[in-house]
Amino acid sequence: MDMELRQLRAVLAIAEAGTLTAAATRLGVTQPSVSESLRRAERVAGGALFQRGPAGAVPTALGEVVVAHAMAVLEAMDRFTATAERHHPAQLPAAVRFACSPLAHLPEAPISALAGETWCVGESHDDGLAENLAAAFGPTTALSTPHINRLSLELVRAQHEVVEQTPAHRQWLTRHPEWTTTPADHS
Amino acid sequence: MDMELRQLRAVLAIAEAGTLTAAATRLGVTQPSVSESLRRAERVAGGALFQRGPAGAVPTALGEVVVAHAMAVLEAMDRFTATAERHHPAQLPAAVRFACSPLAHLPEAPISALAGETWCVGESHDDGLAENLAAAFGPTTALSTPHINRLSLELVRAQHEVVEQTPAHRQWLTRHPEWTTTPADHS
DNA sequence: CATTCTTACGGGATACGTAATTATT
DNA sequence: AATAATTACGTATCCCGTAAGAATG
Repeated sequence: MDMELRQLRAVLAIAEAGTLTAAATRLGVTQPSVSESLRRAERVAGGALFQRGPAGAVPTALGEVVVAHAMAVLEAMDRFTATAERHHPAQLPAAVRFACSPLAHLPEAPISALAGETWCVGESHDDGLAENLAAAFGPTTALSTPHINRLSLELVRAQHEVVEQTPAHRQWLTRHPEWTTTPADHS
Repeated sequence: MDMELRQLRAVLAIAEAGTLTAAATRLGVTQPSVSESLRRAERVAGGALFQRGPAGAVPTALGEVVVAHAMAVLEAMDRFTATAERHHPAQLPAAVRFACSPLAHLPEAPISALAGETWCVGESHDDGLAENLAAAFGPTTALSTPHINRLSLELVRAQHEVVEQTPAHRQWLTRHPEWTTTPADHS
């Protein structure tokens, strides 16, 4: 038996979310499901990946190794998915792969410049200038950047998985053909 | 639904083996199982990956894309597995990760030099010099090199999967703690 | 008629949700 | 009490083997 992608995604989500419950929300599944995925991952790895407790889940040394490589594997999968999708443009709505805050201040230029292969996370300031904070190959890495939680408004690719993976503290405003999220306490 | 590792492995094996039957032997499963894996992969990819017929399976344009990225993803998985195994050295038998032809001519130096992270495929000539033909991160890439079929004798890592994946035209001579294979017509 | 692929069917494992239980603060 | 994780259980899906059928040359 070897490690499956679902288990790698679970381990990565737990490491980034800090608790199994938060990871479950991020993955769009229930918490016992994440618990089972983690248990299988630990059986494959041959040891504990997280120290669990009421305070949350802290990765072990072996867990850190798994997390680092899980990121590499899932990035390769993101590259794969992004490339494969180019062969079916008709099935996907045209959308801008950009995240900004706030949306109203987003200049025109960065959108066209960033629309393409790369998933970008950026931020536009009140002076009108946009700053590219991170580049990613797909939702795995794009949603993993530390900056993502600081954004108050997002404009993301029209992918079903992304919608399902919305963090709990964000909510959807519109659904089609582009979605936007905002913190729950956003005015 | 998204692509699973098992499907990527099936697509890669089919592309390299040329037929579903040969890929099944390589993967250590039955041919209908490979057929089903390919069908699921095609459903995920959204189109045919191979043109199938009594002559074999020829990859389509979309198939070539999938094959290329499957290799990248599986290499990342190989790197992951190789690193994770270093945390459990006691569970694995000590063995040399090297393939050579013929084994009797293998000098001492290359073995120690090659024993480590990398899976190497090499060949030693009658003059006693060993040539490193390819380097790989794990069994996926090591067994995928074109040179592997030219070798008459192999000394591989003591991993169960490798034993199960032995091509049909090779056979095992010994099993523990190191295995060797030879062409069926080898004297 | 031989090789290749597909379809059909049954057993076993996995994934997921709901619900109940345990443990720590 | 409240939060976090595990355990228990039922259902749907997937994986794989065996067996039989269809197609090409």
